[in-house]
Amino acid sequence: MNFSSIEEADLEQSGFSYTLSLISGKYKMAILYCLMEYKVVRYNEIKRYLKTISHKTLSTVLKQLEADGLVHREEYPQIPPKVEYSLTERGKSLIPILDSMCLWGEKNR
Amino acid sequence: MNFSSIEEADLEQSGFSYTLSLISGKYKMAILYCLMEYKVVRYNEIKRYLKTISHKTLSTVLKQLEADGLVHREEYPQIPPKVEYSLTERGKSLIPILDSMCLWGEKNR
DNA sequence: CCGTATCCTTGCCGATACTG
DNA sequence: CAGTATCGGCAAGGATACGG
Repeated sequence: MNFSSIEEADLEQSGFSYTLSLISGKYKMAILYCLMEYKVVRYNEIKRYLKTISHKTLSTVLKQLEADGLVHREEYPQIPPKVEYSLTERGKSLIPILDSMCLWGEKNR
Repeated sequence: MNFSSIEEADLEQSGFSYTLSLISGKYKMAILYCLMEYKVVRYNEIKRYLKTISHKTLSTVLKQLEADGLVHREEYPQIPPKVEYSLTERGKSLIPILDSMCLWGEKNR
């Protein structure tokens, strides 16, 4: 995006706002990092790693990440149920941006 | 940040969350881009460029950006008043990250 | 011209309880 | 085990009016 697009187009249409909508929120990035680190993770494992997240929030956020194509959900039809989450290629391509944000934040805070 | 810090520390303390808190919000990035493009800009100029932003929101966000050290505010004590905003060095150092987010969003949306 | 004050709506997120 | 349902609190952001 360059500035001319701010003048002419709606902000909602910029690439920045789109990217921001995918990663902003209290837990999204932590979940992405969790999946990056452990590759394939079950629902309750994620919940344990994040510690403070509620069922409702984790459930909601995972569905958003899945809908946004960043996370893959694999369900095994068995009892008790088993569901595994992992990053898609699209999700992995976002990691360098998350890293640069971490780095900037640690240097400049 | 690496994953071990997710396990051991609070999310609130990560560099990512800090960076995110500086740039998330509906208009922050647009203001930063506006300042990047035009260098020194008056209050009402910013308001015109952003079009849909309200007085209250612009005022609030500018104060946050100033408090976070990303934006410099120069006030000229005259009537009618004149105030100019510009990026600090710290603010400029954030631009590459904003750019990469724009780029990713445009490629992947 | 450059804001503040007030009121209001909306959406995120947590707590808790329940289900296949 | 892996969720959904319901309720409620809190903060961001918009509309409008007023002030130095």
